[in-house]
Amino acid sequence: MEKEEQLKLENQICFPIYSVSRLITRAYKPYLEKLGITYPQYLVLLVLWEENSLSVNKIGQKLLLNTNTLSPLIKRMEKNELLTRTRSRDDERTVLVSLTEKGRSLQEQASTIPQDLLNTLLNDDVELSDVILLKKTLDSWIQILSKDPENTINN
Amino acid sequence: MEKEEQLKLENQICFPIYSVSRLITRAYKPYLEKLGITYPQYLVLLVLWEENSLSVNKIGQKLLLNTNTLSPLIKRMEKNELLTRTRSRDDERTVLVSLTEKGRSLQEQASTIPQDLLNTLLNDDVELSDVILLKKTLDSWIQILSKDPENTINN
DNA sequence: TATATTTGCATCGTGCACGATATAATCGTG
DNA sequence: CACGATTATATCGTGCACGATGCAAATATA
Repeated sequence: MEKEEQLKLENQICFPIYSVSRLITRAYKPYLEKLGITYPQYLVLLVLWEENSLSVNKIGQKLLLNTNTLSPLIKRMEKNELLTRTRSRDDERTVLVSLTEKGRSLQEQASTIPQDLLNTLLNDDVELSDVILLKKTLDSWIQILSKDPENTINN
Repeated sequence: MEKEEQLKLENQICFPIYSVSRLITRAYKPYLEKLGITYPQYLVLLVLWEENSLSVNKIGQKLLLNTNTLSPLIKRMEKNELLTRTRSRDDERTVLVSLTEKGRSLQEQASTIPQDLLNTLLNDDVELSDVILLKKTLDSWIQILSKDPENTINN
């Protein structure tokens, strides 16, 4: 492909990823609004539903987000009584984030969202096997891109 | 799959898309910093390199972005002398966005970026055919998600 | 055991995204 | 032609992302 051809929007691979990411966040919105949360807040809940209590750092490692993004986000969630923040006794630097009863209770209400979204994304052109392959490619890219020394999350 | 299983982070399809989108923007950063632009600004330039002069509306249609995002973004680019904004004579509501010489000159410098990025993304696990398939899936999702009446860009 | 380094978190500034709203120009319809 | 609806753009407020920086606690090292 000519260099100039590669600069055409339709030939970009990164642009569709960027667009789909935004469109998916938008598709989640009506579901998450009922729970009073945003998409990044939903991701934090996904992690906490699995572990119940984690440091800010650990959450960041799992979501590939730095504390400068997570700190304010988690404080907003604390204000909405979805979780609590407590300094660890073992290590006073560490803030332990724990689910409140309210935060835990959202799991039940959220349980059907992934399948609903998946159903939206499956159609005549895209079947489940395509999605599985796509996830495999993306997971590989996460490995590559999050390991790049230029692009490492500092944790 | 159990409902609860579907709420595990590792089983999410949307999370890797969200993460890869951010990681790719980050991977672009060192290249784009040399040109003094951000990734969304790069996208606007991609469109203008193809057409040279377009309304804010048309740019938004191509990038799936609304004017509430584009207006300030384009103004920042105007301030950096990458483009000019002029009211259309035919329709005073329309703002025509046109490349400056400086904006046009960046095309040459940017011409190798897509290939550089692609090379980063290809490895033993991911070959070009996977990328082509991935793009096909994403393009189909863009169709679905941007047509959803709940999620339509208002243009 | 002092002191240098690292680690965990927070704050600040900038730039997106985007819903809600505003405003002016244009269009459609009676 | 009047006037209500639509269209193009802009503004505002909120919430991410993220680089840069700060600070205190913990750790490593001389």
